[in-house]
Amino acid sequence: MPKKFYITTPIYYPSGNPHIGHCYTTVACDSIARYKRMQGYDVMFLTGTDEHGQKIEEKAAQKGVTPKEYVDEIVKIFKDLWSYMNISYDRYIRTTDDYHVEAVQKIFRTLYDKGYIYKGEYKGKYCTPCESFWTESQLDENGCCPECHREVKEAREEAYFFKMSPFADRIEKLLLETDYLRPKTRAVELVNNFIKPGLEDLCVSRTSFKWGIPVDFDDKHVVYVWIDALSNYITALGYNNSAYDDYEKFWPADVHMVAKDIMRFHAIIWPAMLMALDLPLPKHLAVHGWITFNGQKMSKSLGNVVDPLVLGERYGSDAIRYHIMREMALGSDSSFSNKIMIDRINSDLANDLGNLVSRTTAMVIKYFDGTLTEEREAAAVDEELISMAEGLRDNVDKFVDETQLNNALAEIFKVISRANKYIDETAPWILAKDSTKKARLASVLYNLLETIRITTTLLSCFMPATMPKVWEQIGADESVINYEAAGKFGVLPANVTVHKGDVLFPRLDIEKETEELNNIILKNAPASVGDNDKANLVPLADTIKIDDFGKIDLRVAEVISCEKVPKAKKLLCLQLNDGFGTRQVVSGIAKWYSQEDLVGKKIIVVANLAPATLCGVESNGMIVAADVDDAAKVIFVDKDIPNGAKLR
RNA sequence: CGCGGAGUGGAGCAGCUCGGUAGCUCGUCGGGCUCAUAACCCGAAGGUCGUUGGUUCAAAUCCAGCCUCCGCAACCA
Repeated sequence: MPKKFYITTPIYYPSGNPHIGHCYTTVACDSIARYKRMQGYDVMFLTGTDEHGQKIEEKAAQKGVTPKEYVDEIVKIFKDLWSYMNISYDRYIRTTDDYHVEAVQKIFRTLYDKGYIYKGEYKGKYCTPCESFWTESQLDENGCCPECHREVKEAREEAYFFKMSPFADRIEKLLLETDYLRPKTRAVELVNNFIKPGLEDLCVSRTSFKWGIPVDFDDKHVVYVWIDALSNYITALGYNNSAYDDYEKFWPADVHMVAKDIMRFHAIIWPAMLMALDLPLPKHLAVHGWITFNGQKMSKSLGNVVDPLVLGERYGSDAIRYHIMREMALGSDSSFSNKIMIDRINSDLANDLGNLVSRTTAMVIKYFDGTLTEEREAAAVDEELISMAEGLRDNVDKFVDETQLNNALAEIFKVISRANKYIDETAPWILAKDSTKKARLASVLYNLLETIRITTTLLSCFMPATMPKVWEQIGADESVINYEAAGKFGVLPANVTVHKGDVLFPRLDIEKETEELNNIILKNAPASVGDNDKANLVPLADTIKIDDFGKIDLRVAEVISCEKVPKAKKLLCLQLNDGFGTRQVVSGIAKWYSQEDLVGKKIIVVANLAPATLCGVESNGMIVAADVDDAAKVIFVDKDIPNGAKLR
């Protein structure tokens, strides 16, 4: 029986269109899945969408469609993208699928019956008009409802909770003493932040929205995200349902791959759930970073938008796949910019690989009319190339098993570089001038073809669209393209025939491309305004009446002094002269402003805001600032305006 | 003193576990080659390895302090 391999992406939340970040995880999983299939494993590669929850419910309502209609539309876009990117998933789970719904209900009930789920109270802030609960951190800057900006009140909601504490010790061991978490460097952080202070029980149901899986024994409640979404990894195999019958075969998963933002749920909550259900734990959780631009988070206004489809159409899906994989290092963020991507495509794909194929086939055609003669003559210089090519497969195996795809690709390209060097060392164009060197020339070209065959066989898992074109060009038919043959040198027939083909990866003009990409971004930006998912602008708040505005008393004030709040990173404590006297305001702008920037300047303060205590310091009012890419820009006013002047 | 990570030629990174001539990719400069997608190959310049001190015959590497940056948590009223 073949060995099995089960790999998953997270199920994505379809509240908007997929972006390059989704591609990142999915392409990585796809490459590993393809590699394992090539190795002969029986592979299950799962991806899908997490389709319930309040946000989906709201988005659908905004559009005037049912939640299901709303997600159907976006799921189609996801699937189209995966198809375009050649994602070879074996199964696509939607949490709205009947079998998943049924299985989740059973799981919920089982946990309840076992005593791991109990009914309790969820405390939070409640907005009556919106009928919504919010946590402290979700509230807007005035401590009001983030939706309607009206006041919220302390309220309690009946909810079910999942007991986490019984599993704390086992989870700590899992993180610290096994190689479950990759990279393991984050284990300490998780343990210190979440386990040592005591694992809090988890709220696993809600009554505040309807778009979810009903708790079957208490239908006021719907199952909240954790149990619904995380369970997908087993329900998709047929756990607790009859839609599939692969649970025994594939569970536990070999790799769950996730981005670092959801690491916590997969590192702590998911193992706890499995422990409660008495199920085996997955073998590895591979956590990767985010794609950043020049070290900054992606942002439309920085002109660094990455729409995978736009890029793919321009450069081909394989180029995008390659770039993503090559830059991706477990654990750390990877930088992405148009320049880095184009450089990478040019130097690795066009110059090294594409050009190697091109020059090799050109020589076979030029010197042998396309078909090599069978006489051979080996030389010492061949040995290094051959041994590198022969050993490549095992090196790549190792890196794929460790989910270090960037290193796997680096290994392959070392051999490709070596082949380019080999051409210079052997100088086939000189051999060609001497008819007595025909056998030697054939050996050189054959060695090159073999190196190309081996490297591109391994590369085909990462770049499935282009490699078959290479095989066509070097005359490799299906019988020599497989894992077995990738570990051996000398597999192509001695009288192999090559074919001139199209350029595999055209070389790009970096300045032209950068400029055109920027134009595309500019063109797309205005069109996307109005579409909440695409626009960078925060949507306008609901209309208010003039007297609503009148309730807010904005005053001009001068900064007298200012100092950092001890123990706080972001907070500055300002003393203001607001015309009436001195007023102390605490503001979260320490990251962007220092004392020199502020003292003596005039600013606007929300003067009638209820006092609050932050980090032990009382704050009376709020400094008016603009949100710019997560940073706050304080609004300064003209020095001539007297302190205490009221704004209208 | 909340928890953790990182500071290495112009850029991006490896090396640090187990001290011993500082390495890779891109870029720059010079040379070579002409089979090839103005690609390829070779060579050079460029670093007091954040900083201060300690251990040692010897420190990028081990130890201590300090500075800066980044995550997470708390606190952008």
